Amino acid sequence: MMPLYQKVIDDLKILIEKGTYKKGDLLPSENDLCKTYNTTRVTIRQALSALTISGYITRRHGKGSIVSEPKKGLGILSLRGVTAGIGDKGLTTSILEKPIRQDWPAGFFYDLEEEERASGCIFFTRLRYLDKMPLLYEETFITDLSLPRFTSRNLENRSLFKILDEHYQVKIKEGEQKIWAINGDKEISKLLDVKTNHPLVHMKRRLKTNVKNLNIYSSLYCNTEEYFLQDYF
Amino acid sequence: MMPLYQKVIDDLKILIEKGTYKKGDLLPSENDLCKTYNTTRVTIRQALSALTISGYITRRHGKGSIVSEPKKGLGILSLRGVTAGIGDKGLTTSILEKPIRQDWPAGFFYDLEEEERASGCIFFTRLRYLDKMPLLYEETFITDLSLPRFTSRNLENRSLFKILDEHYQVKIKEGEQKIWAINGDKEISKLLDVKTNHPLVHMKRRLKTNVKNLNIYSSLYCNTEEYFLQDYF
DNA sequence: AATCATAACTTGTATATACAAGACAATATT
DNA sequence: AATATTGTCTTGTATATACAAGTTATGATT
Repeated sequence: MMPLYQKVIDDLKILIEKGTYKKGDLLPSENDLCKTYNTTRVTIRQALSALTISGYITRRHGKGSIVSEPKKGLGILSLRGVTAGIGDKGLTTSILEKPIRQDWPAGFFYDLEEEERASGCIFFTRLRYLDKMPLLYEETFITDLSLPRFTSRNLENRSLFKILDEHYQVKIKEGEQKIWAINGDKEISKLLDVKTNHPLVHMKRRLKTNVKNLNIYSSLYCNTEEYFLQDYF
Repeated sequence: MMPLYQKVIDDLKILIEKGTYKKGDLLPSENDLCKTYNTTRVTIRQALSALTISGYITRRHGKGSIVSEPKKGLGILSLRGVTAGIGDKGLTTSILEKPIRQDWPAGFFYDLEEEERASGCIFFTRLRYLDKMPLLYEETFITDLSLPRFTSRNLENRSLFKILDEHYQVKIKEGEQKIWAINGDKEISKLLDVKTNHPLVHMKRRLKTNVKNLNIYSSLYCNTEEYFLQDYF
């Protein structure tokens, strides 16, 4: 059974995401939400502070909870258009190498826990386009742990994080990312359709989830000539 | 009068920072902290979740609050050495252009609120070195608001965020950052002592503080050949 | 000696309540 | 008309309590 505060979070997130509450709007007051969910302020406030942390709302003493610009991801850098409001509209994803179960590569770019290493990993690569222009190449490694039928799922044009949440109740909790500017080598440059020595953002990340030892690692390359990477925190 | 939960946060932060509680240690249990501060779990938990958010601890159901690797900044990308544990030891900062009060530049890279624009800004540029090697050039703009004597302060080798906190009680609350990979132009390349067309990470950030309309903007360029930028979230 | 059950600890979720303090509109005063 | 006051709404801080559920060490059972 889902905790009540989690249900409040989920409900309000949906209402914000589908636009029932728009940017700048006030959410119902804490006392109103108490009545709606037949609970007390401590529980409602727990939900509201989670929404504050993840950037859905800001709170003003004496005034209320104000819906802010929807911010996705937890501070994970994500691709954004230079033109504001481009959203995810033109963003498409193609799988280059379909998910397969395999051992972790020798000399993997992050240190692995013993249990994690023993589980092996699921590996796949994706190329993301905006308006038919390849912008981001991503190699992903997920610990092969309690993800039945994952390798046969269709990841094409679908959010990896959403699939993990909806089908496996796996949620991203925290993470770290390292960033470099590099000149693309021949292979990467070809994939992203840029000249060799074109500057690219290179990132390596580890994302931890609510499931013990289930981490998501990725190494990615991004062409930021016309678009950029952005995050909120 | 400071709220009690804030005192608990401050106390625990200090104990973690000065090493009384080291990485991997367990903090005193919630009930122990209740006795220490003569309060209840709701208040203690409010403090502990703040410490969780800012990355000082992680929490394990049934086990306790575990001190984690000290993480600076809120998810703001910061410079890290390739060799783990390099910390801030070799990091020095020199001021290229001392802080001066001025109007906001025309066509500033972020949209400004009316009140903010009216206040003008404090502008300065810094160059940060690691082991005598210039790595990061930063142009900073701070809203010129309730910061008396700021322009005469010595920023050399001192954390801007610490000065703002200690002398003006200004704390970073949230922010956003945009990231590009670029080839450095002549001027920047000279400052960072790299060849023209050397790839650099370029970032533009806006950091919001607990003071209304007091924001910190910066535009920075970083040579990631030997080091990289990293953040936790 | 290895396994199982239990007890005592921990954090997680929740109810019920109280007063402080900021925001704001309606009302009273000047 | 402009200003001050008050009342009511909001969120912020706090106490007191209860039970659920994860973790671990201790002791009983096999």
